[in-house]
Amino acid sequence: MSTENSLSLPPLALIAGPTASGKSDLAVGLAQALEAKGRRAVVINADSAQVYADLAVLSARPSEAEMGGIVHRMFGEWDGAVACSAADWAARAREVIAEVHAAVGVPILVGGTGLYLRTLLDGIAPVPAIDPAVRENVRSLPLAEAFAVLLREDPDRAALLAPADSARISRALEVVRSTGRTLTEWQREKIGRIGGAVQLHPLVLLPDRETLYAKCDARFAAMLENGAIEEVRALLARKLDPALPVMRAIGVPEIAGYLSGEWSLDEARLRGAQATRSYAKRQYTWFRRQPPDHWPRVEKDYVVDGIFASLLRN
RNA sequence: GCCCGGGUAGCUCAGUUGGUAGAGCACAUGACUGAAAAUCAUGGUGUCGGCGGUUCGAUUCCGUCCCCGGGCA
Repeated sequence: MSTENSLSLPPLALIAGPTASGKSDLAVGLAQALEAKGRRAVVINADSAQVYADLAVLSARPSEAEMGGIVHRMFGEWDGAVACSAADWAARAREVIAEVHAAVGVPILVGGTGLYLRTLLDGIAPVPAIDPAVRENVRSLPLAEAFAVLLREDPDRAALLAPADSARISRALEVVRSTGRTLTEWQREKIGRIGGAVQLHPLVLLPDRETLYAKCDARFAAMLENGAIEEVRALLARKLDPALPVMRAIGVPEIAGYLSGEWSLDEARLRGAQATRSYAKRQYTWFRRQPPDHWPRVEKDYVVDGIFASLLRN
C-alpha cells in the first residue's frame, strides 16, 4: 500500500486493525473532533462482513448510539444474497469518498479487511467479470482435480500455489478459463488506485494479544446474548447459497450448528469465540506486515489528537 | 470390596510384535491481487500416571500402588 502525501490533495483518514480493537470508537472520536472544528466527517466501512444488511449483531455493526451523530456509510449496504468482492467494495468506496470530498468533508475509513483497503489504495488487476457457469463448474471440482487441471492450463500459477490452497486454485482456474488469459498476465496491470490522489492519514491498531483474545471471547458471548441467534435464524430462513460470504461469516456456521441441534450452546460459544480469535490473529499479521512501514502502529493509549494532529490542524 | 475399560503433547486421541513416540485442534510465526470474517504455509523433548521387577535396553512385558469412567455387590 504505497501513498504519496501532498497537502493539496483531499484528506482521507484510515483506521485499521484486528476485530475488537476499538477502531469504531476511535473513528467516531476523530469525526467528532473534526466536527467540533466546524468540518464535516463521514465514517466509511472497510469491513467485509459489516457490508451485509443481514449481519448487524454478528458483524458488530455500530448502533445508532455508537455512531454518535456521525454519518456512517457502507454499513449494511449489501443484501446477503449478493457477494461483495474486494473490487466491488473499492469501487463503491471510491464513489462515496468522492461524494464526501465534494461536500468538503473528511472521509474516515474504518475496518479490518486489509485486502479491501489495499485494493482501494493500490488498485487491482482489471480482470473482467467471471462467467457464472465457469465459476460454478470450477468450484464444483474436487480440490485435487482442480489443482491437476490448473497444472495443465496455467502451470506457472500452479507452481506458485500450495496444492491445498482451494481458494487461490479455483480463482486462478476460473480466470484462465473465463478470460483466456492467466491471472499472472492480468496482474501486470492495476486499476482503480486512489492512493496517489489523496492525503492519507493512516493508523493501525495492534493491541496486546492477550487482551485482544479476551475481548474476542467476551464479544462473541455478548453477541449470543444480544440477538445473534435470532439473526442467524432469520438468515437461515432465506435459504441462501451456503457458499456466500454472508453464510461463512464468523458465528453463522457455529450458531447454525446450535440451531440444528448439532452442538450445545456452550459448544457453539466456544467455537465462535475460537473462530474470532483465529481471525484476529490473521488480521494482526496482515496489519503488522503488509502496510508500508511509515504507517503508524499503536498498541494502546490511542490519542486521536496526537495521531491525527496534522489532519485536525488543516 | 470385586470385575471391566482407561491414564501418552495445553485438549481429544493414535501408536510402539521391547530399541525413549505422532496426528488433529490449540498456540506461535508467516503468506495473501475480485468469496479475505476467505484460503493456505511452517514449527512437535512430552517424568508415554508413580514405584519396583525382568532385560543390554521398558512408554511397551510382569508386580504393586494412585487416579478417572462403567458395572457388580
